[in-house]
Amino acid sequence: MQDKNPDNNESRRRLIECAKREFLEKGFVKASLRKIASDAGLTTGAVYFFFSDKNGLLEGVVGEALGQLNAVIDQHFAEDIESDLAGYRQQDGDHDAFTEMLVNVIYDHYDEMTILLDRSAGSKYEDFVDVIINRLDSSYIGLAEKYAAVMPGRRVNKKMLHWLTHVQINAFVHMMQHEKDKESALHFIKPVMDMLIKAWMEYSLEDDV
Amino acid sequence: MQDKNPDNNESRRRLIECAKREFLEKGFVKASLRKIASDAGLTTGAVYFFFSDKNGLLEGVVGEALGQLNAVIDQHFAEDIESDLAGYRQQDGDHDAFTEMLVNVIYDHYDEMTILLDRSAGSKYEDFVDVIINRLDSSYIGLAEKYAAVMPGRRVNKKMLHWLTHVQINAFVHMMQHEKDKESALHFIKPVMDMLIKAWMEYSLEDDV
Amino acid sequence: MQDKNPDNNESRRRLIECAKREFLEKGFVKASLRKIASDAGLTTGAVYFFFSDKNGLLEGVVGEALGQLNAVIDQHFAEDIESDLAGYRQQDGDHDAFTEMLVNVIYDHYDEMTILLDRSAGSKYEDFVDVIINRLDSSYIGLAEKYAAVMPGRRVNKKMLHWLTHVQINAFVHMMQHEKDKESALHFIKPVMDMLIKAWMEYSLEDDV
Amino acid sequence: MQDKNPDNNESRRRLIECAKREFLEKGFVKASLRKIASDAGLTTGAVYFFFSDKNGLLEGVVGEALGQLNAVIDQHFAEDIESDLAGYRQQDGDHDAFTEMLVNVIYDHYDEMTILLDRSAGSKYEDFVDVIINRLDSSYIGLAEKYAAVMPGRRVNKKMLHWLTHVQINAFVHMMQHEKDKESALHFIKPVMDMLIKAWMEYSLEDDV
DNA sequence: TATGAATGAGATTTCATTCAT
DNA sequence: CATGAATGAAATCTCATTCAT
Repeated sequence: MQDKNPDNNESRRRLIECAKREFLEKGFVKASLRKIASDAGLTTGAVYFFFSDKNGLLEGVVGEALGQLNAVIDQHFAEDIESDLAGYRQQDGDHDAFTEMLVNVIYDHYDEMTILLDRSAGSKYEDFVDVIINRLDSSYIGLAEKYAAVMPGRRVNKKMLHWLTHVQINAFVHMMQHEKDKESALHFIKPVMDMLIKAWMEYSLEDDV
Repeated sequence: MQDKNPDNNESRRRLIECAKREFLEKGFVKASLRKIASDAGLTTGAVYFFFSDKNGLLEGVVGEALGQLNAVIDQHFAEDIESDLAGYRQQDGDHDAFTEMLVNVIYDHYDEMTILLDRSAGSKYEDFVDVIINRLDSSYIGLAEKYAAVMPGRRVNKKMLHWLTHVQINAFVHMMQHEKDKESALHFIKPVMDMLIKAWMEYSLEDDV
Repeated sequence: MQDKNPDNNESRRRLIECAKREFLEKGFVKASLRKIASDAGLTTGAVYFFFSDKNGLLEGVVGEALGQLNAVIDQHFAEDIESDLAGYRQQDGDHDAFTEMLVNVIYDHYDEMTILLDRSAGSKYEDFVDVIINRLDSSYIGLAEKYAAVMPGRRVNKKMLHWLTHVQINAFVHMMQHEKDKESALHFIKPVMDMLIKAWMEYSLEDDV
Repeated sequence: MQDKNPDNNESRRRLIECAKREFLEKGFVKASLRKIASDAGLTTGAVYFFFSDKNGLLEGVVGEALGQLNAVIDQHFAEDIESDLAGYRQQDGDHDAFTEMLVNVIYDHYDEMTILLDRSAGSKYEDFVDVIINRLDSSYIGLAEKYAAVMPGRRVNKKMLHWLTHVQINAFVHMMQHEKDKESALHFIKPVMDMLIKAWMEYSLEDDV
């Protein structure tokens, strides 16, 4: 079942707004649809007019943020795919741009991201972080494999790479929880990303047996 | 009210065993006492004979693991307090020993740690990771301050230090999720800890303004 | 949270009716929501649609009766405040009117009053009688103090006054339990009130020390 | 089933002591046997060794007080039965003695009386007050009938008499709740009893139709 | 476009009571 | 003389969901 159309509806907007607050406060499982509806001046039935179910409502809350985040990631890796080793070497600049775009998306949808990262247990998005990590992970492995191809005696250290991806994601989560505005966020995250790129260079390949 | 004594009781053991499985599978909030009791061949009332309530049951499941973990951490920092700068420099060895003890405790109580780390939302242990992080964090800051005292023009970079603590903890979580036995766990975690110690040396202090 | 609106709802009415019977029979604490709901042909959940909780349901049962009773008392004492000693002497007439209004309210809500007086232990109305007594008591003390002001060598005998207030309230309770219709109730209560007014005149003041 | 023997047992005494406290605090229905037993350093099972059930335990708590109270009342009315009209006229003295004995029994078993009067709802003693009232009532009616027999054109006003009995009992209840020691209790109750005897004289008979 | 009503299944918790040992 | 274990029934309450209107 497709949920009812977006925009243009005041009640739907109120529902989303109140759901956002409730999810933030209580988490997906403990959030109460009755409370959300009544906060919005509506009844629970109304929720089911606009959304398929509780998960659908969550989708209404985080959908756009999620879309934008995915778009940024898609675009980043679309470019990467075309980049050759030369491009790869210069990726600091790239990375900087990518980091800034991520920070933008994240801070433009701060509450939604917090819900996705920290309040979605029990919902269909509970694996959100894992999904992101998997996407990054396979891209990074692809990249590293190109790199390894020209480095005789070396091969991709997948476990370390996977962990570094985790650390990278967690760095953004950490950033969100500790820096409340974009500027200080960038001030924190840039050196961290630099550190990670260095680690990436140093540990992503290991000696062939 | 103190929960009933451990050991010697078959039903209590069964209850804990079944609770462990249920908590692992569904998480604290969604776990059903009814199911736990009936899996154990008992009634819900029986749970309340042995434990004070749902949180008490969780305590029954993770209590010992938690105690051992805390003991290891306590001991580590008790030693640190006596260590001076000299000791601090050589701490790699220390750290190796600490790491090994942690890995031992963790893998001796694999399921319990998983519950504490990942399935305890909504319970009295939901802040478990934060508590650990805070303990480590303040110890590390103390250590870094001693270090900074003899480094003119430098001061402790608390934010970076705090993040590195996070990364350290997350490394153990990551390890648990990806390495199923002690040996491969150590094989993974040791280089990671080395990497973190290097980062610690490099980033824990920043230039004074 | 405000309970759902009165009137117009058949199920709500049935719920209140069945709750009234159950409260009357078993008292608040031992009354079973399950039984009330099923007597009304509904499920327990339905109770929570119409009322906030068990106390809210009791409020639904006795609310109106309580409001009317309070209104009668309010009005009586609003008049008293304007009455001076002269008015006080003639208060028999007043008192007769007050007594009649009380009897009216009580017998128009016989079951509800019985619940409030005798079956509300454990509920938010368990202090109902005490509250009424306190209201009357402080009014009576005020009245007696005016009286004492013009009687040299005499002062208010608060303990006796307080007891007489108790006796007055208990007289109404007694009346309810023994007289089943308004007419015989008035026939019983009027001489009793006369007796109490005499006692009031005689015992409300004591010799100054 | 007869409850186990009294006296001489330390555990039984402790159980009674703790039950007394629990009943006082929570009332019969809400009192918890588990808590009583554990306060006494025993288990619930032990309660059932010494007492038949929850009511039996209450009996253990209030039994002796009840016995003494009944003895005082028995004795009072045993004397009355032999008293003729002459004796009846002088009964003030009698009444004073009776009042004093009641006050003695009540204040020697203050907690037990409080439980009987105010905390026994739901137990087999919940009608305690009614039972006492009925005993007094029928005695008083008998007395009044003797009196009426020699007063032509007058007959017993049973309703008024019954109410006065209520007032008398309630006076003792009131006394208990407001006067914490025997002396001030007597100071309060004596004038009240005098007042009631006057009312008794005046209102216990009414004109024959 | 929504409401209002209601369900039904579930949750945790509490309790008096029993009984083998 | 008492424990420790367990039952079974009940309690209040919460919730997502449905559906006629």
